[in-house]
Amino acid sequence: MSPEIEARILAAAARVYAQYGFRGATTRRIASEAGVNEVTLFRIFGSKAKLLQAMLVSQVVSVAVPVLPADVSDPHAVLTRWCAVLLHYLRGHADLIRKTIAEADERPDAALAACEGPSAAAESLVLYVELLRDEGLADADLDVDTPISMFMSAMFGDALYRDIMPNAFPQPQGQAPSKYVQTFLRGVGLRALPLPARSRQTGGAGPRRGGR
Amino acid sequence: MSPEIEARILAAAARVYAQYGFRGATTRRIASEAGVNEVTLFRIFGSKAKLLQAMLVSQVVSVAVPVLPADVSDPHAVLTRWCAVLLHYLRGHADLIRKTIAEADERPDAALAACEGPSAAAESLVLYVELLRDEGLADADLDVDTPISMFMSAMFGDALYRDIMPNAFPQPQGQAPSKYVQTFLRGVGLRALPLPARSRQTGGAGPRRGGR
DNA sequence: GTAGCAAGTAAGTACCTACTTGCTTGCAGG
DNA sequence: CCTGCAAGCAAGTAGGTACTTACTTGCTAC
Repeated sequence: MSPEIEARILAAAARVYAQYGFRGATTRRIASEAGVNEVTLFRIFGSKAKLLQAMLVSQVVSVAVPVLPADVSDPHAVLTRWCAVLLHYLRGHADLIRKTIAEADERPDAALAACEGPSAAAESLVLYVELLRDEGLADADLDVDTPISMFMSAMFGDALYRDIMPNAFPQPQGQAPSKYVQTFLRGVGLRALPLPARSRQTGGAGPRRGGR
Repeated sequence: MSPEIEARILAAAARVYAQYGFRGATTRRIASEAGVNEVTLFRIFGSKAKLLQAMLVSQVVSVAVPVLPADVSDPHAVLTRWCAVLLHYLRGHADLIRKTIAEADERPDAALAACEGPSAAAESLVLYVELLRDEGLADADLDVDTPISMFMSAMFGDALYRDIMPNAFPQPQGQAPSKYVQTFLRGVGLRALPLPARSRQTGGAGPRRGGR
């Protein structure tokens, strides 16, 4: 019965920490949120710091980082799907990420752990864009770092700040991935496939017809 | 002699708050940082909450938002300068912004006040890009919102996360504004000036020679 | 049935928190 | 000189914090 109660405590700790941060996540609040006696926290985890650290790793391991394929057909659709998954993940952990990043100077290891998933996602994107470039679909002298850096910042910004600064994100949430990808692909200078093997001539990197 | 000591307290409160956040910014720490007796805080400001609110407005009014001109010559240079000023401001207040945004759900008015400057900057950028578009320098059917939203997110991301996630920002800090603007202008589809009145043919929106 | 163990309960420790009160010091203006 | 006032100082209040100790309950396995 221990693992069940342990999971309940970790879940409660995640909720309380996401709302109040490290200092505000008191053992009293976590125990009450978990419907558990406060002493139990200390018996299982030893201290508040160890409990919250365990909570963080339990949240991080539950990540499924989206990975981009190694072929270059229909980059807009592929990237839009990838972007939507990433945004969904970031939004689901927005409060936790906000608090952890704000307290990064006091708990740097926690911040590093929390950024692990997005870092892996960015690496996947780097590989994909380099593939596009090497296939001749983007500028040969392209600096891939800057557009990707900006794109990832856009992901973080949308996920973390949309609810706080709504006027800074006028695109509806559902359309955001497609629009971000569209702008991103213009930024890397996406061209149509050079070999007319299956050139459906979709109009290069221009706006797609769908998605109203 | 009161205003001098008041300013000293506000400055100390800003430093302590930026490092520890609202909960961690104890009156004891602020008083010690200001070299002032703790009772003085309460005599001048009444309560910790009022003191920190006064601190926030004192920080916000010290903002000089960069404004973009209403002419379209040399957009890359103009935007790079504007971007550098904005980034400099955001970096100078990075800790304060991080904490305030992380605690936005507990103190929403504070978060709104802190985002006031960047919002004004974004509005200025919207006007500028619409001007570019109306002058025929960018796509006529351009959706200005998405590139600007991404660009502002890139500013926030660089200013707030560069020191925490250094590998996500491989560009050196000095080159960042120019590179961000370059990618942004590609994203809005910048063209060279249509009338060859003073076409020094600098290569359109290409990279500038200066800036090490 | 009973031994063992996980969890609850109650109480307490030592310290920090915002904030108050009463008194003292030092300085500027009349 | 002395009056008023801003600030310091010392102490205290009421409550919160992490964490501990000692004891009780309830369930499970032998």
